[in-house]
Amino acid sequence: MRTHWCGELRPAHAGQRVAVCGWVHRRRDLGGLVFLDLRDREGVVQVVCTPQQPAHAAAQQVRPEYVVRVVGEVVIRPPHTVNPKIATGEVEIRAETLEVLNPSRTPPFEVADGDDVDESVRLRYRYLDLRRERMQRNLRLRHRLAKATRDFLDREGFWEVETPHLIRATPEGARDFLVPSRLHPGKFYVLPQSPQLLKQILMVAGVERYFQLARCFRDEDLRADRQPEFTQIDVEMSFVDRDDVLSLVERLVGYLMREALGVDVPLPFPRLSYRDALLRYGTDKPDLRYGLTIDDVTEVAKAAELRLFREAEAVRCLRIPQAASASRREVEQWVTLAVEAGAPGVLHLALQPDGPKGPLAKHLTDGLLDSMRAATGAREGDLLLFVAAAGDVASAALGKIRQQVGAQRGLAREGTFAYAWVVDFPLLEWDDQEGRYVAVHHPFTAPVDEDVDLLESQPLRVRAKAYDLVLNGVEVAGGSIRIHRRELQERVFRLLGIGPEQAQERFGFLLEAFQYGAPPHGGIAFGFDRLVMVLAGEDTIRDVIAFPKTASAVDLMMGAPSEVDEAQLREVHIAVRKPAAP
RNA sequence: GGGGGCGUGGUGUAGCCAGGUUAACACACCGGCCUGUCACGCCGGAGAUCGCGGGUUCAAAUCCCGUCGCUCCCGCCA
Repeated sequence: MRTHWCGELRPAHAGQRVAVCGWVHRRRDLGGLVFLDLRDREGVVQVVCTPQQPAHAAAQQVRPEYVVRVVGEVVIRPPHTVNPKIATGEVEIRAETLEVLNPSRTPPFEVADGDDVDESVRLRYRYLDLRRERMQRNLRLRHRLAKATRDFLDREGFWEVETPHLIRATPEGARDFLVPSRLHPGKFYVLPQSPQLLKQILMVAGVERYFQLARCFRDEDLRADRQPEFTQIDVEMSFVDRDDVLSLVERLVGYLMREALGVDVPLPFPRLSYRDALLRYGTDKPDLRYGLTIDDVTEVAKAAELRLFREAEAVRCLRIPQAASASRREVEQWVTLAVEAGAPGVLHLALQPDGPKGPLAKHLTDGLLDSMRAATGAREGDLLLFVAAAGDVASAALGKIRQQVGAQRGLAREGTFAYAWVVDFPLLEWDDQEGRYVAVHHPFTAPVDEDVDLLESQPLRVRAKAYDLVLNGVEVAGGSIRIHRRELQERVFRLLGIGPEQAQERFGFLLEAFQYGAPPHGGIAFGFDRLVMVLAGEDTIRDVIAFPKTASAVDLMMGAPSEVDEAQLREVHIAVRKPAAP
């Protein structure tokens, strides 16, 4: 039907008689002469229809998004008519015949231009939205990243193994999507939140190196970076320690960046401890495209003539270079951010040429000022923001400001990619709601060897062999080395308040498997959609998913979820109980 | 579950704060003219019960209440 893609034609094709197919991108009817821009997946090419050819009459009937087939000769454009804006701009097709393969209704929005259209309209007509250049670019990038992932991991000896979508509910974690069983009245499968337990069993099964582009399902509220179903690059390896996994992932990411984007990222990635990340950036997923670090000035601040400082649990300081002259409004807006993040308040100190200014100025002796400068590296012209509070709260609040300043000042430049590892997460945290310790990562994460002795005495100080990969402030991957010995697993379960019977009931199949020779193992899972999102320069994963759901988890094109026939419900033994009308 | 933003011809917006013209503009659409355009141009035309429901008022796109949809955030997401 076609001999060439529209978008591939170049001067080298001149003189060839070609057949191209695609959608009418735009039509310019000059009366005697009709120009069509014809678009396919690979790009746009100009078609000229002159009155001497049959194509001319057909071209007058044609409208945007008509599907057509054009046969004609590729010719070099006269020099003054070259269009440098498109890749095919040096040539055009002199149409002989133009065949309408299918007409189109007038589309609800213009496919040809990239103007913003309300997202609900885009989603309702997703097939039109996906025709647009930006979405085609995103789909192509996503494909390339998936392909490169498979190529790389295959070469590294990984097997892609599929795991079931209909599995057993295992409590803890996100809310499950339920699937009723027709054959077993009253029983349910659930859709996997991730293949976590299955990939660990594959290690017991001697697969040694597993990966999967795995679809995961979580019935939780949505966000710009969260959909109810999403894709992970799921990886698990046997006979490895932490650095083996990190090194593999670094090489994988290096390969992806080169193959899909032509970008060389420096390896290895910087590593931050969880503690340092919280202290220096106020978050466990810092955007390292820019500096702007937070300093702990608790000791220095004790010398201030200010009870607030002397008695504070911690005093933390964010230095914003060359911001001493920031407007009052701007500073106030930063303060608001910090207060919303839990800071009791923010004190600022502007290092003006004629001396320090701000509410702190009068409480500072010269000596104190010098030690503040030393602690923060501050120079004249800088603005220092102080928060006195519990350390985590102070840093988190300043971290919000840091993020805002990074965005406002364009420090987070698009097209730059800063990867970093965050390591040494705590194994456990205290959950007030549940009144017990919960696993920060998951219950099978191994503690750091030298901390194992602290498990019972100081559980909150035990670090985990867990790691997150952060890209431009987005958590794109997370994983851990797993516990593979029964007695250690039992100690961790005990800390989590999971008794032997409970453990048996919830994870019995895994624990049983572990009794038959589980190798040391560990792995990682990428949030593939998030990775593609950041690399595509998009702000939401909806823009890198072909058919995403709205914030209320609705598919506007298909109209899902929907009611189903009574007969279908009966078959799966479901009686619907709707919430009472208000 | 809670908080914020948005909702006006097909699309994107203005008008709303301060109620009162025939609801304006751009693009798209329809018709006409046009042989080198490429966001073609020029001339003409059609197209909106201002998300929905209620209230206040002589009068509501505009004010008030409720509701629905989209969206961002908090909670939630081991």
